[in-house]
Amino acid sequence: MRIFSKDIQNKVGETVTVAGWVQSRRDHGGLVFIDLRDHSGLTQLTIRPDEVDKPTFEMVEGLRDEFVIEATGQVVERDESLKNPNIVSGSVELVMQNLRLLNKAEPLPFQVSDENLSSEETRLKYRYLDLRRPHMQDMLKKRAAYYSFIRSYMEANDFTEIATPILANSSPEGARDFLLPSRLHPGKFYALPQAPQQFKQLLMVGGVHRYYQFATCFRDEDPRADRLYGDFYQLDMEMSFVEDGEVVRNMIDPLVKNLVKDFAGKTLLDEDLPRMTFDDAMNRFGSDKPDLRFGMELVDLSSELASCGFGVFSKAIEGGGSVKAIVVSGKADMSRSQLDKLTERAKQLGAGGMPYMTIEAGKATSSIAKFFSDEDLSVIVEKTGASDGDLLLFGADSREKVNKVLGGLRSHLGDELGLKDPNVVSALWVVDFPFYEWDEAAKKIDFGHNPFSMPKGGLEGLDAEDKLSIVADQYDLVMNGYECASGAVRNHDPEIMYKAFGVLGYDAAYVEEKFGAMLNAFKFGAPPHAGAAPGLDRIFMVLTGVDNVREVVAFPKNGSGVDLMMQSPSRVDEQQLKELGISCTS
RNA sequence: GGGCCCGUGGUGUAGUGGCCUAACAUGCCUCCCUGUCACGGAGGAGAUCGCCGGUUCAAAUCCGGUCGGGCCCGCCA
Repeated sequence: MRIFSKDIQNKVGETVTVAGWVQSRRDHGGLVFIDLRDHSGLTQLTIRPDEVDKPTFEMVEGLRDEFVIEATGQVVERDESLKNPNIVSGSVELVMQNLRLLNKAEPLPFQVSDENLSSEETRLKYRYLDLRRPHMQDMLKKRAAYYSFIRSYMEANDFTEIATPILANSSPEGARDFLLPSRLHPGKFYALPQAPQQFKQLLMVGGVHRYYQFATCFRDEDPRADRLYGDFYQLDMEMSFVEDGEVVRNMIDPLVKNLVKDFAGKTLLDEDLPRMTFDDAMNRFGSDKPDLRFGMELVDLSSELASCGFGVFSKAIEGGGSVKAIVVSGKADMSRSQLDKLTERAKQLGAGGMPYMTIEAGKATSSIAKFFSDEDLSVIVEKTGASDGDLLLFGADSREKVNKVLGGLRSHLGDELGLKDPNVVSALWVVDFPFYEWDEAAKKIDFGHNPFSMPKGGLEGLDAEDKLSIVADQYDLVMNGYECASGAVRNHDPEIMYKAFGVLGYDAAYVEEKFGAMLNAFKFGAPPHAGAAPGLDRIFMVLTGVDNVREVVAFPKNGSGVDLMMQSPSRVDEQQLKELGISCTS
């Protein structure tokens, strides 16, 4: 009878067969032990020369790591002193009688072990070997359980799973598309969907009550540690007859709560998943995805230091900007080189420099202290709440830049100083995103996030004098500083759509050309609807506490968008290109 | 597109002008070993230090370029 390592302890006295890989062979000359690894764990095979025939024993002597074998023998309880609690079948061993060599293996490029990790490059090149590691096996199983957990929840709440096309249309907004040439229509292209956004809205028009899908999304943008290249997964969902984003948030909250607590066994920082406005998030944490597991909030000193003697500060405020500070608790002793590194980081984030002070005997001191009056210095200490031994970092520039710089430093320091408790998950909703934003590069206003959101206040809301003050009914779920979902109450009214684009100077013809299908559909009785798209890879990353998404995906591309194992992308046959009417210039 | 960091036997690291004829761990090969479980013991093979060029009496080490990898900025409806 063929059984698995995890079940073998119940088979004492029986003759069973196990199959798997040789994890290790311990040859004592006369007595040989083999750790056989299957999907469920290890089983120790014991081979005694007097219990097997000679050819079999010789075969055992020839076994090497990762050979694939099938062993038959009797399950024997181990002596108490020989039991090994570290393996799944540690109270027994299989006294081998027969051995079948199912396949040989060349020496591996690295050992299959959770202890000695190779470089990521090597691991990705031989991902199939990396996946043999217990940790990766666990990850794959956990991920399947996570999917099933979510599926049950969605079904229980009356969501219908519907697949949408992978061959879709290029969309003018958003990320760079992956294009696919059409053979039947030379010169035309499909695009892989960045998200099933339009399809799911059309499903609402199609009378679907609630839709969801584990959607593959494709974006041709440069990857990051928390962003996969190419394809990634979203729990794409949409609900009809919903005019208030709070309904969608309330729907997702229990799922997040259960995933964090029951599934991941972690603690939620705030069980109520607080709502924070975009403005609040930016002003207090310098980020639209704040990690609330630690403080270090940005303190605005603009009104206090408007007329201080330090030109860098006073000029920034004079020019309509801000001066803010963060308190790095107990870090007054930070070394010169550490400060230099922080300054480098600040500069990379767009700062001109990084003024700092330290607090000694209740007083703020530093090389720039001489530019401040005693009064200014004590106001700084008072307003920031800094105490002896603390380090103060300043930002002085436009409000946006100061937020970005100090927010970036705050997050970085949170990592460096170990302020992010790995067993706690900070989950919150950031709401009221700006509908329009100033595009500095193009010197014009543009949609803040996407043109499908409903502007708050609807048609009249768009009349606001200051277009940048209009907020969208759009919301992001933030978990441990990662943007983990984005959603919105959608604009289902053609009139508002035309007007929203009109503000940017686009005429009706443009809107019809770009979003014809949606506009048309909306003319035939579109219900109000709202939805969201939680990022499945990223949330799983937070739940399992890793800081690189590639660790939670079976076959990820590397940082250059290359699959090191399959060597994609690759060149194709001339014939294939010819058929598609394509020629390469490089 | 830009910034920073890394590249040394199969794997992971040390070595940052001469003591390097390149060290350590692990893996690999041979032999010994009947209770190990990251078994142990003895011996052995395996690296033109990513590549090209330069500086120097002397380069793994310094400089320039290039290729590959990582992190970040830009970008990411």
